[in-house]
Amino acid sequence: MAEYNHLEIEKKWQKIWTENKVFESKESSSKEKYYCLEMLPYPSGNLHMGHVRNYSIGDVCARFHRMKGENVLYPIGWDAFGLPAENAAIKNNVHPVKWTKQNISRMKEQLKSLGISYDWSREIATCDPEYYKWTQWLFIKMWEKGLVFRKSANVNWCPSCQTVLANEQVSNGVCWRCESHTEHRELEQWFIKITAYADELLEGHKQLTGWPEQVLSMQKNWIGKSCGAEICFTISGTDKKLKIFTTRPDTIFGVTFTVVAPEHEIISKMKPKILNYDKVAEYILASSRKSNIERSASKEKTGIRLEGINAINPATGKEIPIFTADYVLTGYGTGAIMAVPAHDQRDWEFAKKYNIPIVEVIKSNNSNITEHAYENEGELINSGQFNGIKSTEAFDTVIQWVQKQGFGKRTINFKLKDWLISRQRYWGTPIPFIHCDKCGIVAVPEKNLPVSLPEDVKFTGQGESPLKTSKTFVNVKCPKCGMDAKRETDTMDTFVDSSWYYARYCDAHNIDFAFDSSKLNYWMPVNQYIGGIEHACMHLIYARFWYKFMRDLGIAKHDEPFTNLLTQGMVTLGGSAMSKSKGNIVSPDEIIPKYGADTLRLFILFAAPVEKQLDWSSDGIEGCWRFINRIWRLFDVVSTKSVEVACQKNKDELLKLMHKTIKKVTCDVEKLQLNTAISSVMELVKGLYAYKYHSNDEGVSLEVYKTVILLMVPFTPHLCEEIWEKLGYKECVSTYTWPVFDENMIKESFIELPVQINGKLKGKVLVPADIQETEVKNIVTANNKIMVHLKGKQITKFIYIKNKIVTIVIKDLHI
RNA sequence: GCCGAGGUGGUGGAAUGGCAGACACGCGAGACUCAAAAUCUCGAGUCGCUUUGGCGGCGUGUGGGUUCAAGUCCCACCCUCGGCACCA
Repeated sequence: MAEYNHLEIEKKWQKIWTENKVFESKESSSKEKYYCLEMLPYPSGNLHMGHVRNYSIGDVCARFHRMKGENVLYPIGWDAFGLPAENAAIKNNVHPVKWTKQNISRMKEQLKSLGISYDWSREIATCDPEYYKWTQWLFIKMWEKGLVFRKSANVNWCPSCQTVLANEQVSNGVCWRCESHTEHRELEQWFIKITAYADELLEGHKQLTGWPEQVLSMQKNWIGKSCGAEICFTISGTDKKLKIFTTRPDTIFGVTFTVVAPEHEIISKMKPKILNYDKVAEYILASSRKSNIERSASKEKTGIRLEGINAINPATGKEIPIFTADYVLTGYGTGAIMAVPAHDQRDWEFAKKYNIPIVEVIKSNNSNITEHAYENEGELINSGQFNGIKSTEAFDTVIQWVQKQGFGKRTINFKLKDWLISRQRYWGTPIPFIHCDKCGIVAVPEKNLPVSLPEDVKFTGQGESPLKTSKTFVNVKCPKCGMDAKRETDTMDTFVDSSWYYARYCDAHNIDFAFDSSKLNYWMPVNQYIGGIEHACMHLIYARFWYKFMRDLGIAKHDEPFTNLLTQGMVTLGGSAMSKSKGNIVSPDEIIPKYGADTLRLFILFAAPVEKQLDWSSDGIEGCWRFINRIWRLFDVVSTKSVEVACQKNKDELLKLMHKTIKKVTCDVEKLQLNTAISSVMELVKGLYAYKYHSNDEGVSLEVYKTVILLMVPFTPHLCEEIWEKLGYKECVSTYTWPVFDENMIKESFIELPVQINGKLKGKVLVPADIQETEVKNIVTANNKIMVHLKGKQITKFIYIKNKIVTIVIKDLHI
């Protein structure tokens, strides 16, 4: 056979797959459905190795399940809205539509050259009006259900550009365009009340048995449910109250100060009484320039006392100081805390720094509160009528007392915040609402959807939202009263678009509705979802929330959208994630011309377990190239029997190895442990080379060879198709049946048992499988190599782990 | 700072508490060749000893612990990465 020409072969089969619509899926099938999905890509303009890894994993999964006889849905699309397109428009004066479409067609070409088995007929882009029409429709439904609201929120503001900046457009407190210092500013924003589903998002984890534990744990902490109490502290000499949230009401007698966030309203309300207001204002300005991460990440907690005002501890009646400090965040709880330095390490450090008294209220046995806080449980002391109660019980007792006294109540608090979805930008789904002076905020009627993005927009990076510059867009008639009105000019966060795209694939080109529910309910939930670990919290919570909303709307029937989740590890270069914005991209185009897509796919899956971080290096790609060529050359060996060499492996051994390999690869691929699946096929190929031609072969080598090809289809589909054709098959191997193994062929009749003496390996014995312990003992103690070590010693223990290992513990006889 | 991962030969990695280093890369040796490439075969954690058959010590980020047995379980620590709500 001619040399392996990947350029020709890969093109040939990509064409055949497309022309014969091999991977297009239909709902009507007697087979069981299987929905395999990768997180949809952002069209940055170039595929990088992170993409290649993601889609190689997904393709193995899709192809494997197809060969297992399932009706597989495996679609792809584009998360096409977003900031980079608009940045490109500002920098290079290219329209976001043009920029995005170019990127999509470029990346689509790259994807096709990888030979991923997508159903391209279902391709979508979230920036297409046919798609975002339904994003808008769903958003209006949320509004109608009371899940959308407006309130003012903090944004990054560049005073020189007079514009809102994304976090990414601010580095070190400086604007990306003009390098002036940015500020925080309050603006009216659109929110989705995701907190209404907080409990269900947490409870839903019980159904997610196919998700990695680490993701559930991250989400749990993100949702951050905590039970506690809201307690009111009166400001001394006034009737004003300071409401705090605490998870430790049992420590209330130990509260020696309170801390409010710099944004807390109490500061402006009490301004006339605050003696050092100038200094406080300075502190507030400084913290407004920091991001939330900067605020909480600094080791040294900073703060400033609001001099002139005090709060009263409602339990002790004592006056205590009020501080403002930026480690207290305005978005969590009530934006104010009661500080118990004796029993909270952060409060303890703060108290030490500012010389605040530390009052111990929970007795600790071995802990000294002059050294650090005691955060564990114990018996209450210095706590009036509660002395002697265990702190765990006191939690409830104190809340009941507080509630009776009328200065507080039991509450549940979530870290999860409502979802701020509005952006003052052009390249996003327009928020389909109209502002009417008379009627207020009015939803755009369904018949007028989509609200399309206008073309007459200037991209300067300065001033208000770009949509405001379009005359045709802004001015409308109110759908209710017909008077002149203004369109909403904010667009949506792109996480909204990607919260329901998996549902659109089920019926991708429906023009009458977002999707036909019967089709959705046929395909959903997604059997296997695959994407980067960096999406563990935000996207994966938003999408779960959105699906539950669609269920409650009656258009979907399951509770959770993704049954099994695989979070692949990042592909890094020099230690940090590959991304266009960081400029550390390695493109598949650097590899494919030389080695082909099959080699690249095989290599990236073989290089590391899929869920682990992989620092890119092309060292080792030669090995995969060689392996593919070894398989290619085997064709001559098994089909012509032209090579005759000494046989190092007998027929039975080879067949046993084949069945073992089928079992191993099947199990591994099911669990997506792809690197070890590949290495076991490598061993089978090695076995086949060691066997080669045998005079009594009876077609054994051909049978094993076909198995190798079938096992490799998900990894190197082009190669396998070509060989399969040469073997005389008319049908694509992509739709052939996955091989099965025979358990009887795998059974071992003899087992080599390692023998350890005092924990050290001293020898091995060959014994029949499933042999009894007494027999093992006879064999082992009669073994020459072992006997040497037992001479003059006493056996204190003899441990036999069936079919696994023998351990002998000995000591000297005379001691 | 908080939450979640990870750390094993020169390199990527393998190993339901049971033989550490499978499978590869790179390296070395041999075969083939006029020669090279390709290919095929073999070798190797490391240090020491060796009568050249082997034998022994040390080895999974660091320090402790549990166990007949620890890369794996427990405790403390160090380093790297991901996320932290307007990058996607």
